[in-house]
Amino acid sequence: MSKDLKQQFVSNLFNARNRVRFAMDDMFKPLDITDATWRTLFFLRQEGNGLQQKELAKTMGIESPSLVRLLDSLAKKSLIERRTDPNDRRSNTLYLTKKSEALFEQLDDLSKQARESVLKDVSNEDIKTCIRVFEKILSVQTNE
Amino acid sequence: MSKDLKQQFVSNLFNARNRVRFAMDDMFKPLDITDATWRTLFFLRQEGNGLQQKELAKTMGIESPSLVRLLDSLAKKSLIERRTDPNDRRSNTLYLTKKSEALFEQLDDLSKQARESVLKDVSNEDIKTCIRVFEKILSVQTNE
DNA sequence: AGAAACTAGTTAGCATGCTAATTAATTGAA
DNA sequence: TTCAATTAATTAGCATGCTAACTAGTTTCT
Repeated sequence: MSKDLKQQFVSNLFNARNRVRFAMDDMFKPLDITDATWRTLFFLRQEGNGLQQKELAKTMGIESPSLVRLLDSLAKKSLIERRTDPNDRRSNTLYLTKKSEALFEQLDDLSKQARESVLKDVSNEDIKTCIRVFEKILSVQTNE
Repeated sequence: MSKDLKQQFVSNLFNARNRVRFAMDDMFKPLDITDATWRTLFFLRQEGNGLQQKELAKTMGIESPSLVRLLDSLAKKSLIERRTDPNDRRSNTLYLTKKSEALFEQLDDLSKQARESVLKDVSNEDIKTCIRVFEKILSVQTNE
């Protein structure tokens, strides 16, 4: 019945996410970068240089304080740069560095490998269905 | 193309899981229980009293040390009991308590509400497809 | 039987998520 | 204009994931 299906969905969603995270983290180990910091770089590149921290956090689906530490650790490795926004001195704008741009060649390859390995038996049709479901979940308004 | 689809799948998987976790956590706030400890109770009930910690961790898809702290916090609230297995004094067997059994009435209801709210626009057909995909991801052998 | 290898659970310490509270800058209202 | 409210980023402190290392009990090998 419907209740059991949804229960199973949630259980498996958690476990599958853990498995994918593990696959990523494992793949990135040689590069000394965690999946969360990689994800930060990835989203920053996608959204483009000059992004505000607040915007990046929102896109990544995490809260600002969670992002602060990820950026601290990336900045310490010179993989990103925070520049004070001259138009609003409260906010930082974020930039990739030469170093991170160079790193992307390896990161893109490794992350693709991780995705392929984990999704190797799944049809594009089914992946599309999942994406559609995920988007529906994400579109449910939160009480804020 | 296929690469972008899989990228999007992974991004959305992470975000959707966060959203569902948030919905659960939010729903459970009045009961002073986190989603992770609730999940522990849920899996213990599903697998049955007398389970070993090692088995429970495996079912939940987490490592033993992660489980230890969840059990510590549940034990402190008298929601589970650890009993030394008389057949193997290294291992603990786990039991729900009267208190946790009583709590389940509320937990079941709240977790159902959270699931329903998050999945309200998704068809059973699509949920089944997702479950199938998750299971495929989970069945990929890890290098251990 | 006794030493070595293995196993279950734990502890220690790190990474990353959160909320609440703080700081500094900006905006808005009297 | 000046004081109050808002906003971006941060810090502090908790929860929960991990790996590595430890303890205690069991199994295995000679």
